[in-house]
Amino acid sequence: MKPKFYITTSIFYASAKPHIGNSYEGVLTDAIARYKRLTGYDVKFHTGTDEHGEKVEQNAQKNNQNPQEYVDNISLEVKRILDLLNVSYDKFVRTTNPNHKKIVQKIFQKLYDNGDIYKGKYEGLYCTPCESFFTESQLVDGKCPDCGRDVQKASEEAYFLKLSKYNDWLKEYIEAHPNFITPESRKNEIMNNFIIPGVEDLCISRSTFDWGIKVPFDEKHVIYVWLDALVNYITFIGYAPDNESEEFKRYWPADVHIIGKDILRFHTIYWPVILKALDLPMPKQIFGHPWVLAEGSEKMSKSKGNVLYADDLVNEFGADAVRYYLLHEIPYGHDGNISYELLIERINSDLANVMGNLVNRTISMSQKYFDGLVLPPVKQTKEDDELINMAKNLKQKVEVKMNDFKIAEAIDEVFELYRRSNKYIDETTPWILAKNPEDKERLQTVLYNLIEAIRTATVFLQAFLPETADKIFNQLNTQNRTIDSVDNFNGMDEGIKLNKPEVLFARIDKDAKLKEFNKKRPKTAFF
RNA sequence: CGCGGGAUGGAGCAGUCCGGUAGCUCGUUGGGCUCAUAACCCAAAGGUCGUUGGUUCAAAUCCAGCUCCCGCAACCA
Repeated sequence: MKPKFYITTSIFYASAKPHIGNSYEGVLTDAIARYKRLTGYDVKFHTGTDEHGEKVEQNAQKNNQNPQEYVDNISLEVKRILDLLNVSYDKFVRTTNPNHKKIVQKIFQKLYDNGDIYKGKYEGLYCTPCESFFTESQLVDGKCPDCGRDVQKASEEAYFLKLSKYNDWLKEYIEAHPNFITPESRKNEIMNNFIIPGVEDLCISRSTFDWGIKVPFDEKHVIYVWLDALVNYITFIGYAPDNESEEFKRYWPADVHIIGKDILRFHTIYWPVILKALDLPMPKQIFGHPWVLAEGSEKMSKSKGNVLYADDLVNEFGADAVRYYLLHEIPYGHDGNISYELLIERINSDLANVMGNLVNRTISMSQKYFDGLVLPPVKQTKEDDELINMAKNLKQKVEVKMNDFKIAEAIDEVFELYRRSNKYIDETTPWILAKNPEDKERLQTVLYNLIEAIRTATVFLQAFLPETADKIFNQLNTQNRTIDSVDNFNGMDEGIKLNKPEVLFARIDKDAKLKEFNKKRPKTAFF
């Protein structure tokens, strides 16, 4: 039986259409999921939408919709965008799912019965017109940040999760499992800011709005969105406090939760405590990825007019171009930028010039010299060693990078082989070999090596650029696409006839394209 | 003295833990090649590694101070 690998994105908060930065998480997770499938795992990949909460309720109202209609739309939109990016999730979960709601209530009940949830009083600064509580630090000049009016001390009944009870346990757990939170800088942040100072009990109910799951025995209260959202990781694989399904037993604990660095706190403090209180094992790893920023390293925001959406980019450049950019250009440990200009530069240099052109010129030569027929490598020389060794070592190199979630570096390894192949063409000068009939055997060997090198790299490319990998394999006319086919540098079957070369990525005229965009897009305000 | 991250040739990044001629991709310039998507291959120019001081034979890398930028600062996700 294959080993299992359960991987999740955080679920998208359904308050607005996700921008490219939000979509990044889907692509990142997808690359890992596809890689794991490629390397023989039984992968379960979940994503979805988090659909309750005050902000959803408010935005629905602004749109003159009821909250359910509103989240139905957003949820479809999220799904559409992920599909457009070829994100290969196995299940798309929604927290308004009736079964999920039922289980959340049962979980709440169980935690209450066990004494991990208790009823207490929430005290804070309250703005009556806005019907909102604020913390000291949220206030602007001591006034309500929304309307600027005075706030009063107020308190209300609320339910609390006993985080404090588990603080020491959590601290020890994180220290004993150094890879639980990655990257390490994120772990330090959480430890120093929250866990070492000690966490206070968390208020996990709200009574100032309705759109949420009701506390089962106290209908005035709605369950805090995060308690609702986090448990999606177990409810949608068949967990219930009174009944753990076979699916749950097989797939839990999750192998990794891929989340944005901004919600680390929820996943590394609240979530472990909830699981501990439910007496369930911890997820193996939590990876807090960086953000995708707009031009000039600015946070994307509607008010700045610098928001990019994945669907627009995909329509313009194709899914794999966008995937390539996100996976390769966003650094592992800190935030990265995206802009039309940078995107076009990467498409031209890496996808069109290095990879696309390599495939094109290689297949063209094969067509020209051998009518596209793949012939055996009968005359190897020392000149071939470096290329062949690089191809044989690729599997190992990619694996090391992928296990550390260094996706960009894994892609680099793949492209190194494409680059080396281009150099190999110059070194072996097939067009000169072709002029001399005596060099025919050498020529067919050189072409075999090239085709097999391309095929080898493309096996791994499947994890990152699935559409492109398919196109290359189709042009090579091969079905040998598995991880095992790359071990001996002999995966291109002899006698196969290559198909006609087709351009994978056309070069883009950057200046013309940018002008076109500037015309289309309304000028951002002058400030 | 709240916490964390960042500051490296025109652009984007790696290197910093374990000090020892500053690396990669793009861009620029020159050359080569012509199988190919004016692509590919080779070479060169360009950085006193934010700043000040210290340790050392030697510092981007260690230590101390400073400046600027970003995120977080608990009940908004």
